Formats: sequence, structure tokens, C-alpha cells
Amino acid sequence: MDRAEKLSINDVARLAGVSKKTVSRVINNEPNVSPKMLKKVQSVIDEYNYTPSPQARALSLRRSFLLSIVHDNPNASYVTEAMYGALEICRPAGYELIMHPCDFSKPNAIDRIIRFASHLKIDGVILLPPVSESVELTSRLKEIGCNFVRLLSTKSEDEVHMIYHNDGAAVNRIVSHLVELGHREIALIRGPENSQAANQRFAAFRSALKNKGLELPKNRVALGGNTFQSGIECAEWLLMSKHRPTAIFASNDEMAIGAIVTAQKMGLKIPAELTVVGFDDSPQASRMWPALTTANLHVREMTELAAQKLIAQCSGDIDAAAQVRVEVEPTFVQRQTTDVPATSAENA
Amino acid sequence: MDRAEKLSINDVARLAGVSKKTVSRVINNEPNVSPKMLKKVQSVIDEYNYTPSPQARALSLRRSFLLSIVHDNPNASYVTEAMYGALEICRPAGYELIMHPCDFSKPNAIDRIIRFASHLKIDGVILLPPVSESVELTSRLKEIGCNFVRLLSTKSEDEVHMIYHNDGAAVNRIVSHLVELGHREIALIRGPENSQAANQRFAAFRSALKNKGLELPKNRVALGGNTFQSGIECAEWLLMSKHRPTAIFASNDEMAIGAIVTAQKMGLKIPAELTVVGFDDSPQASRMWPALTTANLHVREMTELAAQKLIAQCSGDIDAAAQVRVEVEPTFVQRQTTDVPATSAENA
DNA sequence: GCTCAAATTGACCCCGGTGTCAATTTTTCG
DNA sequence: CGAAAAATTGACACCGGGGTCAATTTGAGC
Repeated sequence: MDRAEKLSINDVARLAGVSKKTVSRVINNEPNVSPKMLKKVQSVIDEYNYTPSPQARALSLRRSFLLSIVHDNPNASYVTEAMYGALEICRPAGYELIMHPCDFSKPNAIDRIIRFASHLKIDGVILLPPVSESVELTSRLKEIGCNFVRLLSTKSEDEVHMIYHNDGAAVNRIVSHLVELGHREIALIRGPENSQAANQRFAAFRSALKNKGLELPKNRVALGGNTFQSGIECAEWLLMSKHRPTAIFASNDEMAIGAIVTAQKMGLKIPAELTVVGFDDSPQASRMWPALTTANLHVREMTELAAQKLIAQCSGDIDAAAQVRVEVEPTFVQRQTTDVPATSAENA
Repeated sequence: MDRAEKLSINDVARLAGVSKKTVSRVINNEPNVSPKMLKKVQSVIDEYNYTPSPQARALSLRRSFLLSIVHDNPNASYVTEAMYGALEICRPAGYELIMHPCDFSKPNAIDRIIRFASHLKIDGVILLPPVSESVELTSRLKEIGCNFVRLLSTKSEDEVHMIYHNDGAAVNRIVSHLVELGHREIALIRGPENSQAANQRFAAFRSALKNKGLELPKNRVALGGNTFQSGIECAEWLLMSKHRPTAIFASNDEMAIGAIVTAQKMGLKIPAELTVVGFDDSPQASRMWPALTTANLHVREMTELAAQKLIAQCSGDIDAAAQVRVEVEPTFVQRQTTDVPATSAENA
């Protein structure tokens, strides 16, 4: 059915014996086209399987039909989920998706993102954490008139679109679970200090413990970098201590898995001798033994929402300009790393 | 430095007091521009940070400056590696990358890919296995005049561009390793029968065993689907047998990890009681305990090559039309799942 | 059947680039 | 110095769409 030569609106117009403007009206479902014309044009379109050139439309309409996900990627699965979520929405809407990884720690990172967006006239950008936490970036994006939605870890007080998972609630749920299992000596492997998400999870964790009447001494908090390797190092440090914790909560799965590997190397049985909880529900969490208890953040759904919002906004939806502020409740996923009640854990 | 309003070639021409054609010459580094003009135009370009509109160029040049990776994704890490490899090349060359996942088992999958490529006038497509194995797809792509390079698991006799990892060599290396460790009862978890890659790994495995004077009875070959879950099921079947194997080779990491999880659930110690080898060197292979012995396929390098080739071809490089047929040697990566010499493994 | 308003259609220009080719300027050289 | 050749520059059309507005057709009302 496809011809090798892609034909243009002019070809279609000629074949149908009408002006190109009429063809344009038909493809765009504009009103005021007589049924006769419509049928004539539509049949040519169908026969030759004509689709209008995205580049030409982009040039004429000053929009690109391009959405982009901008991310600084320590966490591949988060990004992958986001990608599939966005694609789910983009495809049927006639939008394409461009993934834009970056190294956000570089000094000119924001410049590069801005140049990228304005160069391609990207219609909308979905910002993933930690890129989404930058106020400078969002204000620069506003400056150039680029739509964006932020995916965040926690509600922010800004006035700009955001979709966030309620980390606090998830952390509470996790702490309750650990306490119910009888744990009292719970350590934290937290994320980097320049990450809002990490700071907020840390705060939520500490206050959750406090509510349970538990302490969080300094030697029970290890500072990680959200990476597997840092999980290993933090766990070594935590588990070497004289009175080692009976449970570790890592503020992402990567680090939790690093901790588990460390524990296993040391010969500790999980969960019997050490209980571990992560945060993310990455694919690996369910593909290991024992499988990791964690929190699923519904990144995919969040990104679908973000893409919908952006596309609606581009299409000039009346109320699409309204501020977006959606909260998504993470789901607690219990697996084998928290399968066994705490033991007294008297160790050397 | 960036103005909110992106200016066009006409603006630059006006500001520099020259014709737009001259500006065009400068941006494209065309010869026959006097130094005086060049300086005048360049300074305006620099001052206003002008970049030509990709959409307009696309329309005029009939190319999109878009590359795409088309894949049917059972294996997220393979795809991710490919993505980063391609981006590495695309970015500096001024190309953008569009990821195009698809469900290749659907009847109209090829139509959709063709429509995608011709609609967006994609300049070049990188096909990942198993999509890359389809002769119909490659011939359709040729029909519409779309450049492509295939990433394959093994050399193919076709006349079309391919970059492949020499699976046979890697499988040999793995088998030698297992035999050196003293294993004689080696089982295979193979991939699906409609996958050339899987069939070839199977064949390579069997002939490697044969060379070592070893048998591969039917009850030592489990048919998996390249997924974690199928790895679990295959391992259950293999390990339930009366005389269970001392080593399992899975033809991808996903299934190998499924096998490991199964063994661990059954209480088998790895590698002491069961040795396991995978194939892919996925991120998880090195993020578990014991870490998985496997083969690294250098997907990233392969994809970089593919992207380079495609871009060269688009740019009208004289010898870029030449057929590409690159072999990449996988690297054997020994980790803890093959750390211990085979024991006699006398089991119930 | 006629008038006037409403609906339909199309001519023409623009979007922001590039290619062609003619016009202009600079060089070369007798 | 003058003519021809070479180098440089720009006018204009085109890529494939959409917007504007005038021209044409259709329909309503009498």
C-alpha cells in the first residue's frame, strides 16, 4: 500500500482536483467542507496512504510535535518507566518523544538543555528528578516559552506544574512495617545532600521513627550517592559498627541492593539476620532472592499524566493552562527481605 | 545570552546587512565566502546565539537529522546501552535520536515501523535484535529508501549492513571455562525458537560441548523465552531432574538470574552446588551476590559504530555506501557464579 | 425568479531554510 | 590598463504545510 515516493499535499490536491487548502482542511477536520469535497479528498488520501509532513507542519505552525524527557540518570529503571509512560500517550496523539539525558552536575548543563529545547522548538518537556528540582531551569524554560511538567518526590510550594509521589506517606508505611516486625535498631542509607528527594526522605524517616518513639543516632545514618557502589560502602560502615542495626532502610533500591550484597558477602542471612527495605520498586527488586521489599512510585502513571497535560496545553485546551498539582500515592510492596520478625540480633 | 525570541536566518541577514543566502553559506561552511563577510555574519551569529531551525532545514534538504533505534524490548539493558551509544554520536553531529519500541510479534508491526520511518523521514534506523533479523523489514526499508544498520547476534549472509557480536566465540569461551572447572553435566537454558540469536547460541553451545567430548541430552536443554520468569521455570525443570546438572548456561542474563533465584529458593549454594553462566553482562549481573559470570557484548560500541555509519551515509560520504560488516568480539567476564571448581555433585 | 446572507473554495503569502543561476566584484595576466 | 576568468554575492523559487481574505457557490426568504 505504501508507495516508495511520499507524496505531498500538492500531489493530493492535484489528484483530487482541488486546491491544497481544501486538502489541508480535510486533514485537519476543519468545518465548512462540503461532503462532496470531503469524500473526494479523503479517498485520495486513503488510496495513497498520505500523511502530512511533520517538518512542514512544524515550520508552519511553529510547533514541533515533539515532547522530551530530560533527566540526569542514576536510575535507569525510573527513566525507562517514564519513557514508556510518555510513549503510551505520545504515539496516539501524533507526538514523538526525544529522550534527553544530561549530566546535571556540569556547570553549563542548564544552558545546554535550554539550547536543546529552543533549537528543536520542543513543545513540552517532562523533567525527572533531580533535574526537576532546579528552580533556575524551570524559570529559564518559562523565559523561552517552553511548556514543562515536573515529576517530583514531594510536593513543592512553587507555582509550577508538578506531579509528585507522596514519599512521606510511603516512608511512614515502611517504618510502621519494620516496627511491627519488632525492629528497634533501624539504620538509614540516605541519598546525596544536594537532592531534595533524599533530604525529604531522610526527614520523613526520622520523624516516622520519632512518632514510634525511636531514636536515630548519627551512627545509624549513612550518606550514600544513590548508587549501588555507595550502597555497598554505606552498608559496610553500618554493619561494622559494634551494635549493628537489625534493619536498614535505603532511600532507593540501588543502594538497598548494594547493602544486601554487602550483607551476603559478610555471611549475614537476609531477612533473618538483617532486614532491608528499598525505595523505587526497580525491576531488579523483584528479580533477586530474597526479593526486595520496597515502594512502587508509579512513575509510569505519573509520566502519562505529564504527557497528557503537555499535549493538552499545546493543543490550546482552554483549561490546560490551569496549574497541575497531582499527588500520586506510592504503593508499599512487601517481599522477602522483610519476611521474618526481628530477632534480638545480639552480635559480636 | 539566549534571547527569548529565536531569530531566523532573515533576522541574522538583516542584522549583518547581507543576504540570507550568505548567512546560509556561513552556517554551512561553504567555500567562496570572503573573510570580511564571514566575520560580519559570524559575529552576529555568535552575539545572538543563532542556530538554524532543524525543521526548516529538514523541509528544504529532505532529511530530518533524525536517527531512530527500533527494538522489541525484552531486554531493557541492551536497549539502554544502545541508546547511550547512539546518543554519544548523534549529539555532536547535530542529530537527534528517537527511540521506537514496538511489539514485533503483532501482525502489522512492520507496517507501523515503515509508516513511522517514512512519515518522519527518519534519516537512519538502527535495528536491534530480534527486529534486526527480519528480512521483510529490511527489504521494506530499502524500498522506501531509508538507511539502516542491523545489530545482530551472529554474522548473516545477507548483503545488508550489519554489526554483530561473535556469539560463537563467546559461547566457546564459556564452555571451556566450565569444562576447566571440571563440569561435565552442563545444562542449557536456551532462548525462543523463533529467535536466530537463540538458535545460534544453542548450536554453538552444542558444538562446543561436542568438541570437548561431552553430550547434550534433551533433558539438559530447557526452552525459555528470554525472560526472568522463563528462567525460573526452566531452572525448576532442570533442577528437578533425578541427576541434576552441575552447571547451567543460560543464553541471556535475565534467564540466568531466574535460574539463580530458583536455585537459591531451593537452598542450593551458588557456585558450590550449582554453577551458572549468563550472556549479556546486564547491569544486574554485577549487582548481585554472587555476581554473575557472563559475556559482555559491547552493545554500546556496536551502536556507536552503527550511528557513525548512518550519519556518514546521510552526509553523502563517498565510501559510506560501502557495505558494513563489522564483527565485535564479546568479552568473557568471570565473576562469582563460577568461582569454585565443580564438585562431584552427587545428589538425591 | 431575485436578493442577500451564509457557506464553501481557492489564490497567495508566510514559515526558515537551501539550490540555481545571474549579477557583481575581484583577480589574473597579456 | 583593459579584458577575460574567477570568485563572490544575492534574487528568486522551492520544500510542504497553514492562515487570510477575497471570490464563488449555495441556500434562504419573499
